Amino acid sequence: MMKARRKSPVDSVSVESHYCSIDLRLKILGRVPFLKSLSAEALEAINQQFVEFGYHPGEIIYLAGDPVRRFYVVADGKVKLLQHTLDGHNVLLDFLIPGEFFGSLEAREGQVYQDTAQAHTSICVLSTPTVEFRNILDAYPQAALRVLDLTMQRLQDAHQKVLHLSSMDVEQRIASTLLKLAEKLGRPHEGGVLIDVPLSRDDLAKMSGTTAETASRVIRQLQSLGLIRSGRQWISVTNLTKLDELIQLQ
Amino acid sequence: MMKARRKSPVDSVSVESHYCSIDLRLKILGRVPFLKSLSAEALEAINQQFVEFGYHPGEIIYLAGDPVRRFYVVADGKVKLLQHTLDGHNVLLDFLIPGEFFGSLEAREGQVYQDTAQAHTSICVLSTPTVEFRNILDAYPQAALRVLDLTMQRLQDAHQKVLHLSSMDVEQRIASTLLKLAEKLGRPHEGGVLIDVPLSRDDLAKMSGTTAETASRVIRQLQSLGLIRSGRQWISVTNLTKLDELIQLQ
DNA sequence: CGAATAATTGACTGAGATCAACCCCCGTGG
DNA sequence: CCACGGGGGTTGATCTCAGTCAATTATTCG
Repeated sequence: MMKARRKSPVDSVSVESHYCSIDLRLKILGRVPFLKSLSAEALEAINQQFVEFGYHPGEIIYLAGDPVRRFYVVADGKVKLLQHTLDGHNVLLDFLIPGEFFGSLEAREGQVYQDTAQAHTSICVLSTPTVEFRNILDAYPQAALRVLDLTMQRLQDAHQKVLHLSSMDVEQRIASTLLKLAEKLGRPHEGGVLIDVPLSRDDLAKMSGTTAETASRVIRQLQSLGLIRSGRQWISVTNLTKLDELIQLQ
Repeated sequence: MMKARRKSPVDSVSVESHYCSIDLRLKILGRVPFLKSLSAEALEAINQQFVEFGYHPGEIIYLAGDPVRRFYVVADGKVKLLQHTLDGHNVLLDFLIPGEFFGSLEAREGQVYQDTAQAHTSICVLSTPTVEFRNILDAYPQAALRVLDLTMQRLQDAHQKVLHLSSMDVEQRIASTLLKLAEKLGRPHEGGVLIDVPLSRDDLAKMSGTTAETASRVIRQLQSLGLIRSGRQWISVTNLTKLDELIQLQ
């Protein structure tokens, strides 16, 4: 290839994000999709229930199997959501961005987390015990319906992923993953849509149901077709349309 | 094999189920998990909003892409939930049993169903426009939280399926599908747990991300190990423990 | 009894996993 | 400033699981 690869255009450590400014928490909560419609007083009351935590890249927020039950909202940075088997195999379900929630909504005793949450970049999260959050949802039915809508949307996404894993070949699955990522995390950059998160071949593989080696080969292929550009830990989509066509045909 | 195969012990057409007895609708609604905690008056009010439909085996309730937006509850029989690609490939997401809901909760204009619902046996469903159902959830926040819980549970199941499709071989995936089915649809029968729904090799394949031929070979293998018994359109699990061990190891 | 649908079985093939070696950055510290 | 170490990425060779194609058998139902 003729191009010189620059340093990654993606920041892995957002400046000064390890702690949320306490004064800004209300503003953050007000921007959370499922709380958007609430009054200032309601937000103030809800804010009382949340505490904040900061994590460095790679730190575990909770592990699948842990009994602790809290509910989290991403305030800053990107959170990795993982699912794993006993023998170390694991899949990367999603990158969560500010405003998205994760953790448990399950209030019954003896329950455990079914997935693992890990700081992908430096992050700040707001958190509250599950029970408290259920009280909040009880008190604000509109918020509960919003959370339900978002959960149904995630269920749709998961069902689509099941379909893709069952019926697409590797190239199509990777193309589809890239499109989803570009849509959610895309930022215009040098004539393409840069996926704004540090993204290794292995990350991409674990999102697409394949291996890092195969992901690498597909990346090379897509690059030579001029549909994407890529370097160490970053990918930019330069032709969304053609990438989408790849998925449609057959 | 030494056994004589009998006629399928599974009924595909439940007696007299094509129409719900109108008098029994309240009883049915009262047994729906997410309405269980409501008062008799609330149930009566909710009942007013629902109408009933009957379908024969194979009939389509709605197709992915259809713009109509209704919300459904299975009253009697089994409903197939499918997801498909443009080119005819499709996966079987689940069999829904009485008390489970399906359809759209999305109230915005211009939305379409993302999956297909099909009568698997003779069925009766109760149905209401999505907007009406959202009003119901608004009026009864406990019900909304129950629906949220059930949706989160489905999301977990979907995530687990993604994991299985990404990391298990065919035998393990089929074993896992059979265990899930036995748990949900199992009925004791001749020393085994009979999966109480007509289940072809192709159905099983489309639930496990493989083909009917491969499913057939795996079935033979599991049968020769004495873990299951099977005939045309039916499967009975005779050794849940060993089937589960198949999944755990490696 | 015959048609239709489901299931089985075999032969072949190929996509992609696995294994292994190597390269290329990039940050660090002498 | 350069040497070095390590993690990410690339590439090739090999091998295998399971998909595909095709023919045959079994079962149910009208």
